Amino acid sequence: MSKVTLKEMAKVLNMSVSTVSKALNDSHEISDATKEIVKKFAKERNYQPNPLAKYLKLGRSNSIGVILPSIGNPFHSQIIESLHNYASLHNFNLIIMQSKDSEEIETKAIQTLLNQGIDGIIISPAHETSNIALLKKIHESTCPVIIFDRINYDLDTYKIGVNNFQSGLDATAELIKVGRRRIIILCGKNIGVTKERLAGYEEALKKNDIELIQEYIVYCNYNNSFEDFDNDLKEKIAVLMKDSSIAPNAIFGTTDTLTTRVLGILADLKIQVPNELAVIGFANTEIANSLNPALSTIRQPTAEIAALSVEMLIKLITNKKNRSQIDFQEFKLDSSIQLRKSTDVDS
Amino acid sequence: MSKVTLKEMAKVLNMSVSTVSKALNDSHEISDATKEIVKKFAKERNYQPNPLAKYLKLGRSNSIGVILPSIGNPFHSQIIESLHNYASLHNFNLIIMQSKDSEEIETKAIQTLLNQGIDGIIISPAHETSNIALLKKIHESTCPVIIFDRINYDLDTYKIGVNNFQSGLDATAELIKVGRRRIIILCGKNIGVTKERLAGYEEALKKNDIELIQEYIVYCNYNNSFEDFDNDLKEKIAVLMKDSSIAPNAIFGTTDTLTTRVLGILADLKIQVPNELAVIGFANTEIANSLNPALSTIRQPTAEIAALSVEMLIKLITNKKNRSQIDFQEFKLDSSIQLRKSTDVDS
DNA sequence: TTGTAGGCGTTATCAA
DNA sequence: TTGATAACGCCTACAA
Repeated sequence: MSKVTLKEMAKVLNMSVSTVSKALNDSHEISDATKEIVKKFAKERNYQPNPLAKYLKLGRSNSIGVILPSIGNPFHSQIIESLHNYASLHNFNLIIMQSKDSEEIETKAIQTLLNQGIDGIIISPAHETSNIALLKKIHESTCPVIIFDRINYDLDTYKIGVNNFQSGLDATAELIKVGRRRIIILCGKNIGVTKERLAGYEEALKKNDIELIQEYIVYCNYNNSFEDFDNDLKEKIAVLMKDSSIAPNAIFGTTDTLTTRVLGILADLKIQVPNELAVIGFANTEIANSLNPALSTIRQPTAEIAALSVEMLIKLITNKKNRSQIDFQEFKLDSSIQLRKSTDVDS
Repeated sequence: MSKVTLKEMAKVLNMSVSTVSKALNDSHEISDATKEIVKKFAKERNYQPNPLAKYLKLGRSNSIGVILPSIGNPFHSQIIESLHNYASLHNFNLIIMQSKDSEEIETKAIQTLLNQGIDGIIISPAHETSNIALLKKIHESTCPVIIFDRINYDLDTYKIGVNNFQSGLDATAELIKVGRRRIIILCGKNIGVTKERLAGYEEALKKNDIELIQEYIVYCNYNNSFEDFDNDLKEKIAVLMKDSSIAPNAIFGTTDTLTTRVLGILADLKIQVPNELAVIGFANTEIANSLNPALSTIRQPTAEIAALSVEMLIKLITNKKNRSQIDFQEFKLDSSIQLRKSTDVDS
């Protein structure tokens, strides 16, 4: 906390508080001579304006609340860093919260943010309908809310994510291209975006005259514990692999979590990647490259998503126009496919 | 930002502001009847006290500044999550900054935090001497500072990390135990903790009558770009591997960054892990398990480090005693070794 | 039990 | 060009 205040400086300098304040803020009302004296003195005393007082006066906290499923997930760190960078650029700071894919925890996170007096919220919702009424209310009356990443969410605001249908199609098409036609797709329960990715998957199959096999669509429950999640997934894969009539030869993981987890599981099951099972997944991190075999991924434009999210939110924060009048857009950015060893099949 | 204020509610309820305030704060001076009316009304209007005003009044912001080398590094996400959890527990919120291993960026980060009016700082310094004068000044006059993770840093305050000497010794001893005696150690330039880990490495060699080979001590410069860093490291390893008289058969990475990066490089060089080179590294994340081969690691007790850091800092924040009087301790927690495939050598 | 008044550190308005 | 004064929303003696 800063110690020296305007008042104290004013006293020592024999000026009024307002003069000192204006001098420091480079007001045109103040003479250059005075400005110089004040600024020099302020530097000497290492004056730091009290941001709380400032923001109280200005009616804003200059902080943005961010809610995403998990902070600890290594794959989220890049989006956090990007959001952080863009927020800093605009002199906003970030208060990050996590929902752990649970609506209740998400509710609390939202409450905490409101209690902190944030100026706006950027959220990747726990699931398609989580806290929708609450967020609607907040967006209408309290502060703007923006949806990112998990953009299948029924709130009338800016939404920033990728074209999930196309991404799913691309990933599947790539697997087909390297000769794999029996493709498992891993989906998250209640995660809207995986639905669209699944639709892309189905479209790719259709285009290539591949029959859709229901058993290949594997749903995973994010609310399970690590252990349950892994065991559940492991068993599902093991069962499929055992039945040679339908044994798959590729896996498409529709989220980063799903994809990394499945890699560990395949290693445990002693299944060779990519020879037995080619793998492609969603991931935003350089770590995909350090995996062995390096993981082929659908890469989301993290920086652009973060930049747009912050930009649109700040636009809404600074915009005094009634938010119900705004024509909100949905930004579906292009993802790119990054081929590495995990799909590098001997042809 | 919250909308309805005490004043407004007082007006509607025909009470004074202070009555309303006291009622909401459960003051004994207020009758139960009044309290009920006020609370009900506050809930109805969804009253949220303005935290800025509150904190201004109380002279504290209830927020903690955290500075670490990189937010985007997947390996830091767990420590961030842990810090976040413990801070939330105490009703503090976190403002996270990164230094990118650069003293200049660190300086800016510190300034930003001070401008935000944080109540204290938890920092893993960019390097052994970075911003030491500045932090000393802050710690003495402005707000308490605590060092974590990179605890080789000359500031008289609480420091929380692991026993790096022992950790280095353990990791090296494990490699020796599985029969590897020609062990490369990867160190960070100017990173104090890697020095101690190196000392542990040397001790382990000595105990096992293994000669120290200077070429095996490889320093990496964190300030390099990703690409330079990788190319540099790649070349150093390639050179060592080529000369069969000194070709190593194991690698010990003394930081998480170094370790993951080297995995990608080894894959590129088509060096088999663990058969040609066994690998052990520092890492705090479950992702080590998803690597193939799964990575053996020295695991730091992230949660404890975070808990202690937050606890000690809050102790200093709430403690009005002069900080120069305090007998600061250094907490060197035990790390644990987690063996996985990357050291599972055929014996 | 309730209300009045002052102040936390700023900024902004208006007067000098 | 400067200074006095009133906010911002909250808390808290102290007075009623």
